[in-house]
Amino acid sequence: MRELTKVFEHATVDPKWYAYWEELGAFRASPASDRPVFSMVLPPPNVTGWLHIGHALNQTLPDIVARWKRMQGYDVLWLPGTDHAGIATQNVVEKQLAKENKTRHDLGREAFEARVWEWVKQSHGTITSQMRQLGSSVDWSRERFTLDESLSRAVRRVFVTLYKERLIYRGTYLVSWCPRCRTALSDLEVVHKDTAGKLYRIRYPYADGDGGVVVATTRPETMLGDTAVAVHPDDERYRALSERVIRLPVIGREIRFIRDEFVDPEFGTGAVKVTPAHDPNDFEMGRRHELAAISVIDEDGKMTAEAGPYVGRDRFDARRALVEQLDAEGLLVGVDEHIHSVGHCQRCRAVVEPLLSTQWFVKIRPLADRALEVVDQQKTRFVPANWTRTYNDWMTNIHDWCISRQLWWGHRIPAWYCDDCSEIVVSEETPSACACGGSLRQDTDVLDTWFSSGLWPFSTMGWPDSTRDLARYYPTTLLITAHDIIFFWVARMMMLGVRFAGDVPFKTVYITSLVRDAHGQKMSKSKGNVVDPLKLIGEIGADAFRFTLAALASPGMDISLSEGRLCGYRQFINKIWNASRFVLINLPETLTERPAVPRSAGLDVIHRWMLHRASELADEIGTALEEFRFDVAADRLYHAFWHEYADWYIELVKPHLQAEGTRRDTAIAVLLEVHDRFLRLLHPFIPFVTEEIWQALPRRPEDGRAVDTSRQTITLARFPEPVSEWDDSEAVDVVELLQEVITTIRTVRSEWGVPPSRKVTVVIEASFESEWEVLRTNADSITHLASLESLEFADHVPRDPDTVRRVVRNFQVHIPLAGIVDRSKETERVRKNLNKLVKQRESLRARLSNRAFVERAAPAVVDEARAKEQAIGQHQVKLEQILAELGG
RNA sequence: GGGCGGUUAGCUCAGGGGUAGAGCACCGGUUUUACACGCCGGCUGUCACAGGUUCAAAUCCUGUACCGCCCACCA
Repeated sequence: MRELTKVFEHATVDPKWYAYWEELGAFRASPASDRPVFSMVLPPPNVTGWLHIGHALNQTLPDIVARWKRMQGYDVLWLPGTDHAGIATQNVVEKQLAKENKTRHDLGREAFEARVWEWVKQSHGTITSQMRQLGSSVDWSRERFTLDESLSRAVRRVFVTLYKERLIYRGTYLVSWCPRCRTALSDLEVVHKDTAGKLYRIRYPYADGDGGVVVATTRPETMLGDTAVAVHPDDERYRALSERVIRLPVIGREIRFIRDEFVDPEFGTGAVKVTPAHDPNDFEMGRRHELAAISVIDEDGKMTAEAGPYVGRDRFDARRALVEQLDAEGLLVGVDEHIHSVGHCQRCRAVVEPLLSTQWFVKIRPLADRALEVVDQQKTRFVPANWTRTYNDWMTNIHDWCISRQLWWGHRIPAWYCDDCSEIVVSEETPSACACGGSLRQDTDVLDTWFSSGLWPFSTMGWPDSTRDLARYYPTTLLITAHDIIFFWVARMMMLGVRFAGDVPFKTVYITSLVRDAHGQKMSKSKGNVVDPLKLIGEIGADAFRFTLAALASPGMDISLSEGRLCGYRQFINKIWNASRFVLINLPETLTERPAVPRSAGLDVIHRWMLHRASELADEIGTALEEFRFDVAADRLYHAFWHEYADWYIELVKPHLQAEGTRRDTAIAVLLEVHDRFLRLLHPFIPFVTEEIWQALPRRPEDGRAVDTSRQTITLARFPEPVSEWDDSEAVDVVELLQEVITTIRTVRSEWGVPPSRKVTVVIEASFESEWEVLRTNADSITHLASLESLEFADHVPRDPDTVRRVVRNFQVHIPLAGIVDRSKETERVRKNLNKLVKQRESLRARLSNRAFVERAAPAVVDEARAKEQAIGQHQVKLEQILAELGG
């Protein structure tokens, strides 16, 4: 036992306990144990810098679960790690180089990679330190990085296997290309934004000179690559034109006129220019009609030689110039304002260009079908369940996945090309030479970073080897992640996990919300509303921060980080701290072990009530956590600790602590038991402060023992369960009565401005002595909590105009306030109360006299209404008496 | 165009068939020996709008409006 400091100093306390937990190996999974398994993987943060507030939520919620399960006796594996984050990390380092006026090409591939590794090392340190500050109870001994050799081996194994199954192929298709990053992107990496643009109507003259057809386009510069003009097959307007040839302006190329179902006759002129090399729809049309695909924009976003006079010009520059030229030639028929969706690079915001390019793809349909199947069979469950639809819709409409990136940072594609023949060797190990004897060159591209993330749940456990971890912890029990990476990550893990690890990667996915600022705005650096979790932790401590996140984590709702709430929960931590100090200073010096709680049957009603509530609370918290209702659990704990335990029980128990002998011993035993249970229930949410307090309190030698040591930690103590022997509805009823009486007296005192220093003697009036017995037994509690001189009982109290009378159930509470009470004001008050009662009673009577209600409503509801009506009736009679005697 | 969520006290949000809750803010009292980051008391709402189902709707259904998010091959 130790004393607690006056205030909780999280800055010094938190790191101390985290180090202690690590030293004890408290977070280490124990594959050799016979305990039931609970496993999770941490969504690996990108090693691009530091954790933001969204990460904080996605560490806190699983940490609550991990700590809770660990305390329940599960063998918990929570596997941490980081993601190399190919394009994101490369961009960060390239930006650093740019400040030195360098590009990655100045360094060369090898030196550049070394430079990235340097950055990664530093960033990794920042991230893991942040995780420790947050209290994340991960198993650091199993930490992984997506570029670890063992994970890279898994990547190669998967690539080669899919290639052999023809589920990975290489080909030339239209892909989304970022001219700034100079790499291909997957569909998901293209962010579409509605943009105000222009719709240009351009006349394409017929080759034989007279007239022409007007087409509409938002991207005139691509017309230089047009190879046809298309109309809908049923479009009457163009019936006669099928034989005519069109001469493309500027370039002068003669192009065909085609009919295709794709064309919407309602849009524009019903005629559309076809550019197979720069538009996905046109690409498809081009295939259907065997059109040539002419690339007029290159990988840097500049016009190619095919663009004739525009060669070398930037695509947007070319657009402006071309429109001018068309206008000058009288071919620009009109320009309309037009809002349309423009694709931007997720990482650098540059406008993405559809380009014809040779890339590697995953043929996704077969993988997606199985991923749909397993969710349909409920092998994996989404919570909240409505995310299932989002997942299903995406999986159903999925397109092949472009997995090659023209980057330097990432897993090199395990494909080699022969210099001498056209052979492509795809192999896990570096091949020495081609079968033809020619020398081989490895593909210079790397894989999409999500390709390796998609293997995370099993690659981290040693796959493709058959490891003990894999056998024991895969499939994982639960994944907690935010909804913004359902497609990027969750869906890919499902497809690859089912295919390669032989089972779903997780049985349940809990999808969290995104964290926004106090006004519900998405946090972004440009808006300047980004909240740094470390700053918050510094200010209010990790515990208060975590508790706030938990309390605000209502399913399906994005979280607005409200300052008021943060502050309120910081004060909650303070409340816990001070209540604990109170408990500690009341303990006898000699007490070294937490004493057993006496059988509840003979205890005072306040103890019985508190034990009952403690038991009930364990049930409530357990249920809430089972349902991932972190918000409900936090709210219940907050209310129970503060407004039941601290406000009532601790206050009620104070006189007992002043006593001696059994009365005091009993109070201490119950107080300690309940306090200990609260700490354990709270620990998953606020690990640091609870450990600090728990360590200071007396406990039993067997509590929370770390493996092979005598050292104890609340982290390994048992999570409280309901205790059926403590069920006691009678005690609840009595304490509620006490609370009503006390509150009534307090309210009267407050209403009439009676200072706490003025002790009054209150008389409780009830018709029969047997009725007041229960109050008399607890008279000291009432006296204490209502600041009374004393409490007396009588079957009749003489009426006195200077005494305020209030009705509580079947009691009348007489509060003498000579010299204070203004009778007309008191009359007003009583009348107001009476009016309220009459209104309530009228509404109840109306209901009860409605035959339909009595016949159709549930009997319990009817009974309840009857009882209430009666009680109000009695109350009303008494108030009317009081009013009459007041002369009202 | 499709999908999802939201609209409850001044603010941030719970709740969810029987007649409204929390934190913060606000008002009054209070330094009672754990806590003024406290204690005690109080005030605050046609639960977005319109229909419907029901004995009973803030709660279920339908529609409308507004806000937000996601998806989509809107030349």
